[in-house]
Amino acid sequence: MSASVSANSVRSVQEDILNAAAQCFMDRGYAATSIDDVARSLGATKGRIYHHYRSKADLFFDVYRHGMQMNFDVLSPIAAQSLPTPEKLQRMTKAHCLAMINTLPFQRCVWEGVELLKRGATTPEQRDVLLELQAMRDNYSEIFREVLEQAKAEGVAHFESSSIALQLMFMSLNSPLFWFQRREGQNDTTIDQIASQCAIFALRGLGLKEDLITDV
Amino acid sequence: MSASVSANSVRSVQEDILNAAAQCFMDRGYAATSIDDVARSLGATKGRIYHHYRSKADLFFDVYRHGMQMNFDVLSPIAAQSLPTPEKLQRMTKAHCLAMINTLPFQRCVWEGVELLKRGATTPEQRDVLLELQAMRDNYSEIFREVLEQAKAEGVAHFESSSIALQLMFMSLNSPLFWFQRREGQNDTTIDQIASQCAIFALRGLGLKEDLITDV
DNA sequence: TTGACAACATACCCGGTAGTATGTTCCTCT
DNA sequence: AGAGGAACATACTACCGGGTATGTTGTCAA
Repeated sequence: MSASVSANSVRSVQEDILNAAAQCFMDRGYAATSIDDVARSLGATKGRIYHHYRSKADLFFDVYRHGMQMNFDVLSPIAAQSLPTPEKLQRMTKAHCLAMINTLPFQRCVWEGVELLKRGATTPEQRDVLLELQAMRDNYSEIFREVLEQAKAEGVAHFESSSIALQLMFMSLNSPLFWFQRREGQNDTTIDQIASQCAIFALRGLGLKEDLITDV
Repeated sequence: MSASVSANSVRSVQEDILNAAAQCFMDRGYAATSIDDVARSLGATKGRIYHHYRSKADLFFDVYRHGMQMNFDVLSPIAAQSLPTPEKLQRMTKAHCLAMINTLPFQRCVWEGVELLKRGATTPEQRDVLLELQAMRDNYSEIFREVLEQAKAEGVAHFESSSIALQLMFMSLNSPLFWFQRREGQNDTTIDQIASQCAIFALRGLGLKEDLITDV
């Protein structure tokens, strides 16, 4: 039992740090967040964090990885289903958008991680990790791209460039990252409706006919 | 003549600093950009910048203001025209998207300025300036909101929440800020086509009928 | 019991950066 | 011509934040 308790507490501590870090990185951005900030929000000191992570970048990257993993956990089951393309696309967009809202701090870190790689102000070591994470994100994006192109091939979606369409779709679905904020009396239904509006906007934008957009 | 030359060179110097600053802030983000970075990209030193701006925040805010001013300069003439709502909306969306691409570094600073205010990690003095700039941006947004609601009233657009629709529209039109990059052999026509795809996506997302979307 | 180690806290170092104080050059105005 | 100021560059200070080195406490295993 003691081993189990130990393992549990270890996992719990790690997740506490991850959650606090995600929140801090979201609140102030990567560069403006200090390890002391994260530690303070945990009621702890630097020592706690540097005992579990080798550097600030390492911590940030783990938040990134965690965020992407949660996305895969949500999307993979849906992508594996055998469904008509329009309905599959609907479910995927809605689920992705919901995931953005439900794990918002982590997804903001994913976003900033992508920006960090583009800026390129990293050590070669860090860059390797970021490239690996980027590949993880590309794989995720690829799931959508395949369905998108199938929809286009079936004539249910209409767009010129697949790449741009994909970007626009993700921007719409990710948009709550930048304007959503929890309010009083906001239950799951409210959030569900917000995600629906984003998904509908994206599906319309992709050229899906109105009668194909149902029960989103 | 000498006075005129002096005035010109002053204006030119100010704009040189603004351009360099916008580029640096875009490349590394506000927090990670040092005044030395901006100065170095000008082939100068700190002294040059602190002679014209009182602080790093002041410089950043001026880039923000400059970016918004350029947006107004582009949009105001179109908004003043008397046109059928769908066509007005088309021209506005397209023009806004083009402005995003053409003044990209400045618009990225506007974006980060908005984030900076939301984070709230500023001195009261800085916060006042940011609030004023935010008001400027809200006014700009209001121009779109009015046309959007008119389009809804006329039955040519369909969405639930105006606020969310507005956010989604802007996210689509602003999206090139995050994925556009200049390439070889990319002329104005190419950029125009990119802006068109974004505008069409947004207009479709807003529920405009396909036959109302023409020549974007 | 004790030794070893995990899980931290504390104290410290050092590089980078915002901001300032001062020096220098040229230009303009009288 | 020379006084004054604009437009910088240079040199410096103070502080903050990442990272490390070391101290402390509890726990478990032999």
